[in-house]
Amino acid sequence: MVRQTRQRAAVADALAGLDDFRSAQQIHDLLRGDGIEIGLATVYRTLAMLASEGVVDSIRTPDGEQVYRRCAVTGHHHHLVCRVCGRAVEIDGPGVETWAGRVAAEQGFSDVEHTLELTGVCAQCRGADSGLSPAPK
Amino acid sequence: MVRQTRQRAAVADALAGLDDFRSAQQIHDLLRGDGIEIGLATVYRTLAMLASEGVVDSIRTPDGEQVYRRCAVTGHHHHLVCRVCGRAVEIDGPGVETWAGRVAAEQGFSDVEHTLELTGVCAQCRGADSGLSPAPK
DNA sequence: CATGAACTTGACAATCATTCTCATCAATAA
DNA sequence: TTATTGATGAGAATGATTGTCAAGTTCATG
Ligand SMILES: [Zn+2]
Ligand SMILES: [Zn+2]
Ligand SMILES: [Zn+2]
Ligand SMILES: [Zn+2]
Repeated sequence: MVRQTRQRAAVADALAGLDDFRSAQQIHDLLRGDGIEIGLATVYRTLAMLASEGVVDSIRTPDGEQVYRRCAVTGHHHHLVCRVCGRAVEIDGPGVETWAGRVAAEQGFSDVEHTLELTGVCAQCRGADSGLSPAPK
Repeated sequence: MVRQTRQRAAVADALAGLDDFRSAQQIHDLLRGDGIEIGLATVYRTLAMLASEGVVDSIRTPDGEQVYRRCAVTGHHHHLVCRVCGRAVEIDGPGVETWAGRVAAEQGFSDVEHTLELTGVCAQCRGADSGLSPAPK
């Protein structure tokens, strides 16, 4: 059975207060910074569990790091992430879903899955495109 | 200036004979197996260079490994990869490109980029979905 | 063809994210 | 309360990728 622990609650809480993707290590630092004692391995384990339950989304940054986010939307969807500040917007692409299925079928593939992520520069960051601090980290 | 070396030619040749994605270490093993002397670091460097030149495509496997493939198509495109045998098919999704641009604009994002990969099970692998050896590695 | 500046190479060390180990702790059913 | 068993965490281990730097090559030039 799955037990309720102080650590798991802490990770969930941390995710609840964020609106962009964070790595396991960042979450760990956040919690430690708040004086919460938790091991790095536990953060990794908890995030992996939440992700497999579908409670949080996880994607890989271009440099291969896994990052997690608790999304407003549940179920399958994609993201549009600001390359500057990290802000993320939920996207659902019905068009993409059907396109993927069709293309796969045409090639004789079945059980198709897909990954799709968009990146760009958000309005706020575009305006202040100097070295200024964009949006809160 | 960029110099022509035995090692770089070897990596290019290896890629030319493959139709699925391979990691730097796999390429290295292949070459060594053929009696070609080359350092692992050189393989990494060469692949990274080829990728940045756009000569080869590289994507990340679900477990975070970078894999490379020399594609028939040049320019921006996506892939449909068989989860069983690794065979890859080039896909170009004009629909997806415009969709991505529109969605980003609606959210006030600019300079949009995207990553998109499809995975599935190819016709051959579906037929023989036992523990049999699917297509040649 | 001979030369040398600059680019390449490769053995090995160093990073770095993530996972594993396993003794200890703690949630919870009874 | 107490036994059972999942959960935790410090530190080791893993594994891909990158950095180091002395020694080897390439090739424009004379
Ligand atoms: Zn932004
Ligand atoms: Zn989708
Ligand atoms: Zn391709
Ligand atoms: Zn296949």
